[in-house]
Amino acid sequence: GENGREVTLYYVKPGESCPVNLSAAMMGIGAFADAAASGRLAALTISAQDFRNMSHRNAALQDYVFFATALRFGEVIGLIREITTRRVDHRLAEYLLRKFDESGESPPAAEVTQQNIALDLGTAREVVSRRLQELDSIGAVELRRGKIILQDRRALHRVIGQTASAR
Amino acid sequence: GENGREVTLYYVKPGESCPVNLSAAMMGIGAFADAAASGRLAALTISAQDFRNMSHRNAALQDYVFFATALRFGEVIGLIREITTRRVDHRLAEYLLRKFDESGESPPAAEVTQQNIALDLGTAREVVSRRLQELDSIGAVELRRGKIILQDRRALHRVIGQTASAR
DNA sequence: CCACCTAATGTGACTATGTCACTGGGCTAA
DNA sequence: TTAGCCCAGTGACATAGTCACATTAGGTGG
Repeated sequence: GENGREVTLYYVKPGESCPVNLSAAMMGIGAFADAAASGRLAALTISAQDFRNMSHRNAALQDYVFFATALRFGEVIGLIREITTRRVDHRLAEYLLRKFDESGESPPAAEVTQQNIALDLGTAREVVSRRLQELDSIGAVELRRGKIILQDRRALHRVIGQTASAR
Repeated sequence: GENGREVTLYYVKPGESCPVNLSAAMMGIGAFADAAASGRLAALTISAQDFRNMSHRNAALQDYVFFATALRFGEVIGLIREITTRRVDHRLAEYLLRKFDESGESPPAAEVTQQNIALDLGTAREVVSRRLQELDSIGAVELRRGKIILQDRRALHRVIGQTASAR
């Protein structure tokens, strides 16, 4: 968005593809979203026309491209559901649990800035800051600069499970 | 969403297809979203396997399906941008202008309930009610039951053009 | 014609989110 | 060691969403 807001549509892991960019390239138009590499990247380029010819001759490739696109489409629809129907603190707690599971550290930690969390969740940094402080205050996590340390996994699950606000 | 919230992903007009449902059918899984007909519908059914076979043999069909999917994907990504970065009153004004343009009446009117507008915009009915009253109070529209009458197109454009709030 | 029903709309009060304009801390490169 | 960054915290406010209702306007059956 021109105003600086940003939402992470999905992460492309090794071996996966990015249908948004692939399809835009094949249609010869600009992509509907931006992509960025978060690490080193080995790239192989192939012309859109060549790729399209290949897939016209190769049913397996064709299916792969189509299904990959469809699955990502589904993910993005799920993202809309998340953003429009769930509270930020719930999604944040879930997000952190996912990050902690990826971390090999002990205690489990997530190497993320609040800005990045905000982008991934499609919210504002300030909101992340406040919600994290809340999670800190209930002893679920401990905040460091660019890093969050897990203190109590069950507390995070409890947050997610909240029916509604404590009115 | 289980909690009743709902967002309209896109409208399928005559001659168009619904990639979300098509791709889900071809993958043999449930769709990521629900579809509903808003009028009479003539249906032709074809098995997913047959369709896939057809597209393996027909490059044009194949391209059509893929591009249709990619374009809708792009639309939905645009929708996320709308929802997360623009104000409801701006989007509402734009939505109404679109509806008025479709209407053949004079003065231009939109045959919509506030509930339906809310679903299309991905917001809550109460919010639509309040924003509409605002548009009414500035003389942009006149509210009727299940119907909205255009009073001042330029006023709507002015709303859309607002840089930010009047702080 | 009228009482009655129901979908559509209006509202107050409150919670949640987003925005803006700052502050201050910690790192790093010069 | 100091200037210039990211990064994080915060107060004040604007916008959006939720909940629990009240209030219609139209249609329907008698």
